[in-house]
Amino acid sequence: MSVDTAEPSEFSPRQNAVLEQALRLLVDGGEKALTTSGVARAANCSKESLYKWFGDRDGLLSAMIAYQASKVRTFERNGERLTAASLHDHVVIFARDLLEVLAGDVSLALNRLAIGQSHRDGSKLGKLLLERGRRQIDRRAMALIDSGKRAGLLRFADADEAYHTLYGLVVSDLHVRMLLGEPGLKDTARQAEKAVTAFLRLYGTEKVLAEMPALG
Amino acid sequence: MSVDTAEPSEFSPRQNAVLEQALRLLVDGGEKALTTSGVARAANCSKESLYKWFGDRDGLLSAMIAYQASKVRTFERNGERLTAASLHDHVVIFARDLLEVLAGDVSLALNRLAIGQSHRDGSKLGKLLLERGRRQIDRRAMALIDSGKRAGLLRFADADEAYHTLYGLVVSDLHVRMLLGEPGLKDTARQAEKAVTAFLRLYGTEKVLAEMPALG
DNA sequence: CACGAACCGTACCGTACGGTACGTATATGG
DNA sequence: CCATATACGTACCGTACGGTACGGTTCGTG
Repeated sequence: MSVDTAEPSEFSPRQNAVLEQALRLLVDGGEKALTTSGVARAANCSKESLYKWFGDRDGLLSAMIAYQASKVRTFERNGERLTAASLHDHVVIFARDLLEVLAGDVSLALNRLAIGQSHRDGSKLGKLLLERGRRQIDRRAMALIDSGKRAGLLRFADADEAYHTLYGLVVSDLHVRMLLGEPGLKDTARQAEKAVTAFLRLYGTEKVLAEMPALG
Repeated sequence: MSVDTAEPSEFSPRQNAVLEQALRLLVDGGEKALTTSGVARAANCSKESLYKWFGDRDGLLSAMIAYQASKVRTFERNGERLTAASLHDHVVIFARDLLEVLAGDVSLALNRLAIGQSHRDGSKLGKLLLERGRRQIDRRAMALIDSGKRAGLLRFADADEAYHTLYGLVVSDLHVRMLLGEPGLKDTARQAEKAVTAFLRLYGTEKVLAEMPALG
């Protein structure tokens, strides 16, 4: 296993602690609760320092996204040989991890924040969120399905399209529903399993299909 | 064809005109631009009337969602006999309509609004948006795939699950990306076609699969 | 020890919003 | 023709936010 994009702490430890408190405020109370005075109070720092470090409120928001992204590390598979069964298991694990990430408090809060601001700042936060937050999980998935293809277990012309399909099968409208605040969307395990079954039925080669239960 | 849930104008014509202006403000400038004073100015009405009609700002937001939902009408298929080809076409049309609705200015603005407020109001707006905005398109889709099943063209145990799969295949992460403000997501036609192909491969009976191109 | 940089806490300023009150105009109905 | 209701426009109030300024404190360094 290998860790990528180390990004040796874009911010100082003190600043990281402040950003941590800011995230906590955001998660607990939404954007309205994320005031500069509130962050300063919660983090025991002065507003002057906030503005010196992050420029303005938007800079603080961007820094929060960057900081959160720097915390999430994803591990890529090494070149281990895949079988039909292990491919299935790995894709299921990926699907569960994906749903778990999307359902996370901080992830939801930051996505809500970026979506709420997308009109004001020309999608600056949204772009940041997609580039810094999604790239890692995208790479992990692409590596996985590419391994599947090289092992003769998956067949597709366009890897992006295949991943896009997998993403849609796994997530469907769950992300938006969670963003809208719908409660009780926690039955992710079964959902992930079903999605992976469908994905393998669409993109699996005969080696994979042979081991799958009859459709119904 | 039949029109459902007529809801004979929950609001007076004058109030509808005001809500129309409010939606326009929201679409043009985002939530920050949607101030009570701004709405009153744009609609040539008094703030006092706004508060008399809608209670408070939250009431105005709810009314905007209800009003927009009342404008969108969806037509359900009558019991016309389906063939493999016509089922495919109808599902493609549904998929395109779905993407078009989700990509609409007003839809995106209202979803952004509800998502941004989901922390504050306990998902009241989000619930409203899902119940009033999604129910119609959900029903249309369910009726369609149910027709497909009754015509022996589709096979599934759980219609909800099948619809969920179709939705995921069609929308994938496009909705969230659009909500985040990502530009240039307009190639919906090809996306819809691919999604429907996958859906039919998963849920189509032999009658349907026989008419589909070989996979690759 | 002395000096300076970084930082904390607080106070402050201008602005803009949600919500209310009031004086006036228009229309409806007897 | 008057009375009442409805609605418009404006002015107003309290509050709370983003951002700045300033005095006091800590801490590293020569």
